[in-house]
Amino acid sequence: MLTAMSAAPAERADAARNRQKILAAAARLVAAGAAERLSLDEVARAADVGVGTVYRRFGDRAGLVFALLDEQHQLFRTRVLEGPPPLGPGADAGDRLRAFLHALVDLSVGQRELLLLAESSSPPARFVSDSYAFQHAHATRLIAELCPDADAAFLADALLAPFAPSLIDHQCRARGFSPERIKTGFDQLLRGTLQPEAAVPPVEQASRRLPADDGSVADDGCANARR
Amino acid sequence: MLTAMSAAPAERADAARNRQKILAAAARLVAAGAAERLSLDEVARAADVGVGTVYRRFGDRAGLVFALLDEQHQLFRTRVLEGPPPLGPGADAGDRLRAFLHALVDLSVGQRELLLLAESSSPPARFVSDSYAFQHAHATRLIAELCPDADAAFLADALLAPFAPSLIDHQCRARGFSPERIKTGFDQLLRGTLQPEAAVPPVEQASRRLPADDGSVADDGCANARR
DNA sequence: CACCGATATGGAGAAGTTTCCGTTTGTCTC
DNA sequence: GAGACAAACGGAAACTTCTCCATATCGGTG
Repeated sequence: MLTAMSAAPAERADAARNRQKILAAAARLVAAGAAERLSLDEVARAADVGVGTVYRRFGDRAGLVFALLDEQHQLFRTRVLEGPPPLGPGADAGDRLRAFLHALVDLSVGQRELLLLAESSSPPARFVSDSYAFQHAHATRLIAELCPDADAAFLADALLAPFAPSLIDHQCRARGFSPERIKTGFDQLLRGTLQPEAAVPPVEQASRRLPADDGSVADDGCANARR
Repeated sequence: MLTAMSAAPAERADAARNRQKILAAAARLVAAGAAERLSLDEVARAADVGVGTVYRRFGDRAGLVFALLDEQHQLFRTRVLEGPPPLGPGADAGDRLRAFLHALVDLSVGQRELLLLAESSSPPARFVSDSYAFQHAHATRLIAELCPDADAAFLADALLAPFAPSLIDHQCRARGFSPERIKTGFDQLLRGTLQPEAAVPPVEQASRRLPADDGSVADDGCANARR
């Protein structure tokens, strides 16, 4: 934040000022409901700078949106690294992993709008972002601690994959899943995967039966033609 | 294929002809390496039709790319529904699910180019596609059979989520995972999740230790600033 | 086979994204 | 403070995606 990283050439004063103006304008537009269909042209106009400046600062649409999401990620990162257990240090790896996924569900559902925007701007950007690198490293470490024999790096990807913004959105909208149902689902995924033999303490509302599956596609046998 | 669906007003001859011309031109361009950065304008020119025609036929970029993928999807569907076990009917649910995921790994890696294109055209399109509906229905059924108490619909989404084209691509490129490693990873995911108590027959090359993790990100404790 | 309504066509154009580059402005030195 | 230079600026231009609609075509019908 305040400590300029060593090799970084340091940002010029006017540049920093413009970065703030642009972020503020973008945040304003998003808050104003223009979330989807947020044009960089419009952002530039609202921030009263040229389009070129926006691109110089943020590279592309995805870059701007990620910058918008950054503050939340910093907070999350801090909660994970220094906050109270079970999300923060202190709890055992299993509890931490579970808390981590639950927190991620809340974050993903809460920031849905912006996350969808980021994803639509550039789907692969997620996987090369700082934020994903952090989540993957954290999950990998916890998984490795829980089961040293597993391919922790792969399992971390697999556990984070369901947080794809468009999947979360699809589950919330089309399938009608509640955040609680998603959390319970992750618990089921975790229970078996990461506890080779040990019996896991019953999940809080584990007795919950799956409600209306949304009564859709159950074909399989039907040979309907395309389109 | 040859049976015209009931309510469909039937496609006019010239329209059908143009559909083929467009698909052929698009396939040609993709094969020619212009996969990423495939412009519909260019496709229209190559197919010698107006842009408007491309849009009339396929709706948008995503529609065209999905149409290109459709043939492979039909073949896959047939293999699953009528092919030989363990992918096709006949094997027990656990074996079928495992074979299903393995086959999907091959499919996803094989069609990487086009799948990435489809995803970048419209990330949410995957989840409303026929192909995803089929995969989800099939996985849900198998999971429900294996563990009637689980939230099969959620677990199916969770198991399919790691097939996001950009994740597969990231794993292959940046992490250096081989398709075999991914398959083994899915086996680990399955083993615990879906077999509450039963011991699962050892996976073929289960003794394999995870090779070079690509030796990257292991920060976690580092508080590096953004960008 | 001439007619006609339903469809399809193609290209101009609206809207957005991204690149480029001549000009302006900080910032560091002397 | 004047000069030098890298960095930043802004907006025009090159491209894409997608929409619209006046015009051309198809394929039954009488």
